[in-house]
Amino acid sequence: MLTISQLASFAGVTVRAVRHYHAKGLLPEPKRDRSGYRRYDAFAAVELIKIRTLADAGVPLARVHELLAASEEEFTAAVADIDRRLRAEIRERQRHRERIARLAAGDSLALPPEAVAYLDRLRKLEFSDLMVEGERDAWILVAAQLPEHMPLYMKAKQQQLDDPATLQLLRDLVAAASWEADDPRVAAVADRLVALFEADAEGWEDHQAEGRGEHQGVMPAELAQLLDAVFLDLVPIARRLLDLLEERGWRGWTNLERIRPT
Amino acid sequence: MLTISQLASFAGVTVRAVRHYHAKGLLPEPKRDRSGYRRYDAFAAVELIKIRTLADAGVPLARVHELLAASEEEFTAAVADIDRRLRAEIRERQRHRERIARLAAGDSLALPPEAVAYLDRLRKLEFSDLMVEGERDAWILVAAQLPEHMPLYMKAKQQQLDDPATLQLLRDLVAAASWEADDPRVAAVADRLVALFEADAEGWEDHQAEGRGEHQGVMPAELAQLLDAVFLDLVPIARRLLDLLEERGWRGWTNLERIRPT
DNA sequence: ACTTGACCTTGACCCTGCGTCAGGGTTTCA
DNA sequence: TGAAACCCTGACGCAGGGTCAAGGTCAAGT
Repeated sequence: MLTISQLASFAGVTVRAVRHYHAKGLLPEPKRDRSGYRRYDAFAAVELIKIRTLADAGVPLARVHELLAASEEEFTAAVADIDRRLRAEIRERQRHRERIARLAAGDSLALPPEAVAYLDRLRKLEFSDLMVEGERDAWILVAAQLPEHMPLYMKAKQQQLDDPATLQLLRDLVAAASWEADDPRVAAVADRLVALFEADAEGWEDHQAEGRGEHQGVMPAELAQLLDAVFLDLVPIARRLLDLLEERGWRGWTNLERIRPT
Repeated sequence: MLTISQLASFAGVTVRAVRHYHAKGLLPEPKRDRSGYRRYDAFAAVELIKIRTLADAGVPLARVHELLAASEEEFTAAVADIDRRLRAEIRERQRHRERIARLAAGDSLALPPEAVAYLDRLRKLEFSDLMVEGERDAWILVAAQLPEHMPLYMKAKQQQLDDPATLQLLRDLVAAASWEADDPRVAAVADRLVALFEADAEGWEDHQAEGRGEHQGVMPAELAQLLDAVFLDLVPIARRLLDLLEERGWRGWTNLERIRPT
């Protein structure tokens, strides 16, 4: 007859764990000797090993309890389930390995050089510090989520700055960012924006079509939503501007989309 | 500026988790708006993603706290460490998959047919139910731990029964199992055992030598110790018998070994 | 016979990483 | 003018035990 510590060390668990399994009803309380010590037989050892085998595989103790009393079929079904979970966890850890590797590379923490170049150019063009900081915050978010898409985005932004009309509109937008929410000039800004969108529309749609297989230029909805929220919070006229754009057939901001062909 | 739920959903965590990170000092408390609501900027989102990336990789939050404030080298060293742990966990799950697969096969729960045959033969040879049950318990333990070695063990046990001298000694041992601890006849039994060991020694040692690469016939120390403990607990003369055997140059019982060449 | 050290007993609190109320106040949309 | 959907703090709950505390017991050596 075994004492609790002999039993425990045989199964490679602590004495505390064995008592825990008693308290949980997983392992039946064995008989006691005259001094009240628990005395175990070989079956207890076998049961304990079953418990540990299941628990080590990540099965919650409550589930282990059920399984020990389950029928053959239930048991094999459950085991198949556990095996699926283990495989999923293995894949999960493999993904985590990749994620922390990227984190360690440090690229996602700071901004990539293209973004730094873009922000520098904004400063040279004498945009306000406030605007540049807003842009920086936004691109930090994007870079943290989609580091691999940054070169593409930055190329697009640089092209915007290359075009004098777009650049002027951008300057006007920055000025408009400090207007009150109900400023009457917003409508005019909306009109100019729509005109620019319409002009760009063809080339833009071609671009969308090209990047079919993998969302080349388009941003995941979550991220776009977040950037929109930042825009809405920082710029008083943002809400009304988006509403006016929607009246004119365009929805969204970060992920702009046409909702009515004109 | 983001509300707590916007921030949380961006990073794919719950609002409660974000507050938890504040309470733990992982994420600095942001400023509040006039109604006391937390308002976050883009950096908070980046920090939160870093926290989740580490936490998802299984880093305890206390450790995450340190790492966020760590130097470049410390951080990369820690990441290497985490990566090692992840690889180890992947290997662990792979082992667990094998273990539960064996459990599901059911072979390790009951006794394999060889063992059943062996126990049946013991009963036919009119060994007492008590002795047969003791044997059964012991072999259940072995089968649970080393199912693949069972055929070998059972073959050895059957060979013992084939030899009339060994069989007779076994019968005498069973009778001796009910003696008092201080029975004077124990010494004679020890002598007979040693004589048998010496006779078998050559062939036995050859056998040991054969199974060099993988412990063919020899049992892991843990298991042997457990079986010895069962023997010592069940049989009053066991302690003294082992002492006498040791005087005569043999130590142990389940894993018998010569400690003095005669 | 006595001590020492290793075991055994129950009971109770501690830990992580949040989930989940409870019991409020605020903002937003219709 | 609600009702729904947010937000706040504070507190308790969960698994799966670890870790005292405050004893009782057993085996060994002296």
